[in-house]
Amino acid sequence: MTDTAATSGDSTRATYRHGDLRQALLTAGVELARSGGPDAVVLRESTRRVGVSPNAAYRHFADRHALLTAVSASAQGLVADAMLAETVALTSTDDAAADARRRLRAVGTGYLGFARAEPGLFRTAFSVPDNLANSANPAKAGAAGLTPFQVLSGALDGLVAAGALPAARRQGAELHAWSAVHGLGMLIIDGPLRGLTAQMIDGATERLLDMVDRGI
Amino acid sequence: MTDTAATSGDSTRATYRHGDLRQALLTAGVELARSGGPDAVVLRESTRRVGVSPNAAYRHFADRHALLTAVSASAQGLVADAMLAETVALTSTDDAAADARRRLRAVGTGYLGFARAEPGLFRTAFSVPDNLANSANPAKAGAAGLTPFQVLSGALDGLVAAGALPAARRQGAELHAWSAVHGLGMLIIDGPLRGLTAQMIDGATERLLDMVDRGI
DNA sequence: TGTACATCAGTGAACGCGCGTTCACTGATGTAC
DNA sequence: TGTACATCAGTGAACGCGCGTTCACTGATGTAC
Repeated sequence: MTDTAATSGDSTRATYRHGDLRQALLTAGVELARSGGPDAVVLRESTRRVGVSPNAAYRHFADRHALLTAVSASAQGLVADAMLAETVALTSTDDAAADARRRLRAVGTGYLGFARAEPGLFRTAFSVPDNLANSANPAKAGAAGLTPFQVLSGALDGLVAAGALPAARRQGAELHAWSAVHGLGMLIIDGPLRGLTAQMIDGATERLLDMVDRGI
Repeated sequence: MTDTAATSGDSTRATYRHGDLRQALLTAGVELARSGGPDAVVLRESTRRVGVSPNAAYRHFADRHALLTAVSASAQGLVADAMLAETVALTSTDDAAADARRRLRAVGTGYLGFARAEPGLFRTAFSVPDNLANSANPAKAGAAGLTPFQVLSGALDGLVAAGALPAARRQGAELHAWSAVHGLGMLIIDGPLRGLTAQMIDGATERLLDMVDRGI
C-alpha cells in the first residue's frame, strides 16, 4: 500500500518526521521474527526498538495482525532469495533434463537451508494463515522480484520444458514438492526431529529430494 | 511418571480428594489444544475448567511446559489411532505388494485426515519440540498401544516384507514419508494453502501419496 | 511573498486483560503406637 | 480399638509482567489565498 521508496537523500521526503516509520517497524518486526518466530512479532517491542511510542504504529498498521502479515511477506521474500541463491552456482551441461532436475533440487536445498539457518523467519513466513491466491503478491517477492511459489513454479516449468516431467503431471505439482520440503523443515526446526544432527539432516534432505525427484 | 491407573471403583484411591487431578488437567489441556493449538494450552484455564485453584496444578506438573508436553503426547496418541483407523477397512488380496502399498497410503490418509479434522490437536502433537529418540514413548501411544512413528514404521516394514520396497531404501524412510504428509498438513491448516477447498485438498492428498508411492 | 489555516505523524497516559508463578496456609486422610 | 501425629493435595491471596488498544492531545509541516 504505502510507497516505501528508500529514504535516500533526495528532496521529496518519504513521509513525515521519522522518515519511514512503516518500513522501520517492518524491519524491527522482521528482526523479532528472526529470533522468536511469529509469536515474537509484537507491536510494542517493534515501536520500542524504533524509538517511538507504542500507538504510533497504528498510523501504519491497522493492528498487530497487519504487522505480522507484512513481516510474514517480507520473510517469504527472503526465502525466495535463498532458493534462488542455491541455483546460481549451477552450470549448464549438454543434458537439459539433468540440468532441470538439478535446478529443482537446488531450489529444495535452498528452502531447507533457509529453514535451518533462520527457523524464526521460516516459521513466520509459512505459519501465518494465507491463501494460495496471494502466492504471486509482490510483497512476498525477494530482491529478484520472485516469490517462493514463483521460484518453485519456474523450476517445475523447466522440468517440463526439458522433458524431465510429463506435462500431465505438471499441474499442481508445486503442492507436492513444496509439501515434502516444508514438512521436513517443520519437523526439524519445531517438532519431533529437532534432535537430529546436522549430518542426519543433510542425509535426510538428500534422500527426501531423491524421493521428490523420482516421484513427482 | 505418575501412575494414572483409571479411577475405577476399587478400594485403593488413585490419589487425594479430586480423584485424579493430573488426568483431569491433562484432559482439560487436550480440549484447549483441540480448539486453539499449543498456545491455548494454558495452566490457569485448565485448572479453571477442572474447578480447582490455579496453583493446584503445580502438584502434578512442574510448570506450564510440562503440561504442554503431556498434552502433546496425548495428541500424538490420537493421531496414531486415526492412522490405524484408516487401515482397518483394508482387505487382503492376492497381491501382497499392492496390499502393503495401500496400507501405507491409508496411514498417510489417516494422518492428513486428522490434521484436517483436528488442526489444533495436530499442531499440538507435532509443533512442540521433541526428539526422535522419544518416538516410541508409551505416553504417545494411542488406544492400540502404538505411537504415530510406530504405525508408520510398521507400514514401511510391510512394504519391504511384501517386496514393494527395496530393503536398501528402508532405513530412515519414515522421515521422507512423514515429511511429505506433514508438510501438506501444515501448509493446509496453518499456512499458505489455507484457502484450498475440500476437493482441492482431497486431490492434493491423492497426488501427494502418489508421489510418495513412486518415490519412496 | 507573507500569513492563516488544515493536515496528520507521533505523544503521553491510561485501560483492562490474562498469564505464570510463589507464599504461607488448611484440613482431610492415612498411619504408628 | 482408640488417639496423637505426620503427610500432602488443594486453597486464597497476591506479585509483577507485558501485551493490544484507545483517548485526547501537540506541534511541525505543507498549502491555499
